[in-house]
Amino acid sequence: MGRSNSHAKVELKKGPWTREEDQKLLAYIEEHGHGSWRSLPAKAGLQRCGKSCRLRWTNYLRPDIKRGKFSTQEEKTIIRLHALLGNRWSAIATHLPKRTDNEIKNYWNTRLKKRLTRMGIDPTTHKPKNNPSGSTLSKQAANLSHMAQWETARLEAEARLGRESKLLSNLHFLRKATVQSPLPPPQPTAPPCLDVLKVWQATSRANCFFGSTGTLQSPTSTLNFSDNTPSVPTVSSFMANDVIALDNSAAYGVGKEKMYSEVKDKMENPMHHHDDIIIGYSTMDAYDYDVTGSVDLTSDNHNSDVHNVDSAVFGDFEETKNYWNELLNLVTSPLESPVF
DNA sequence: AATCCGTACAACCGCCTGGTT
DNA sequence: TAACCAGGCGGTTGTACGGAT
Repeated sequence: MGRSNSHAKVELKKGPWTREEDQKLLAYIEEHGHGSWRSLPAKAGLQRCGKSCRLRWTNYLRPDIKRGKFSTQEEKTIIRLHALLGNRWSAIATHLPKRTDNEIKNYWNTRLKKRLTRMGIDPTTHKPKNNPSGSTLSKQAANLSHMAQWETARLEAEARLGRESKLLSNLHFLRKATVQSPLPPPQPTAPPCLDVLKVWQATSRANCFFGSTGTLQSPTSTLNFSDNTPSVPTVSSFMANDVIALDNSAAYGVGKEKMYSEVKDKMENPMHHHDDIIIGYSTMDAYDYDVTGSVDLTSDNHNSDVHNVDSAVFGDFEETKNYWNELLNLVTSPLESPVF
């Protein structure tokens, strides 16, 4: 009676995986590779959907997964990258070897986010909450925002350039394979151009960064050089990989001269600096160090927390520059997977 | 001992993207 | 060009667990 159940849907199992299921999945993938995830469950004898198998493998069973407590360095990396990339967990995960995006996401949502919130920092914007307008921290938070915008744009531009470069290479290869190509051969593949100024110029997002008045523009805001700022060369005089973001409000006295002299040196000897990034003081470490406990903010001689933060975080230009270089190296390392 | 509550994390769901037909 | 599919991604939920009451 009734129709045949030959086409009836097999009830797929949900919920936690059992040890037996794990073993079946592991054994199958070790022997055959995963192949098509959709067809895998039937072949492996699992009553799960392919998607569930894929998630179980990528987030739990894969042999190259590191589990357990996140190190301080990993925490710092997550916070820094989150400030730049937002909730792009897969992109963040490419810079944390052996950690999965799911694990990082969970760690952020259950720990780091709360820690930042407790400290009065908005985990979404990475800016201090309820800070009096016009305060030093507020200015520096704004500065961080500029940095983040630039860096995000840079990463996007890198990805775009990478894709275009690949397309060009493929096109050249195809042409060469069929007819004699009139196209010039592709340039030797250099690391993706980091000159966000040039890249941004080439996009529809912004027409220019440096106008004739020395105004520096980002997609959402404008930075102005102070009157006593050294004259700024045109974009074309920068070497690739150079991003120079000088902000009047960012140069808070200490190290200002040093910063400008370094910029000057950078202009005059661009070949010596092709991997550098020079920026103003950023706010990022203000909570970064505190969150990770690398700096005891209370041990300073200053009276207020704000001063402690200022001093501990923004007092040394070299440190700040190194921080950004470190971060740049992190996100641009050719040995790592691309962010996008 | 029972219950409540917060935390951590595995897993699911819905949407998006890129490739193929 | 549209439809379909596989895989990837991020948001959210479900559940186990431990500590507090």
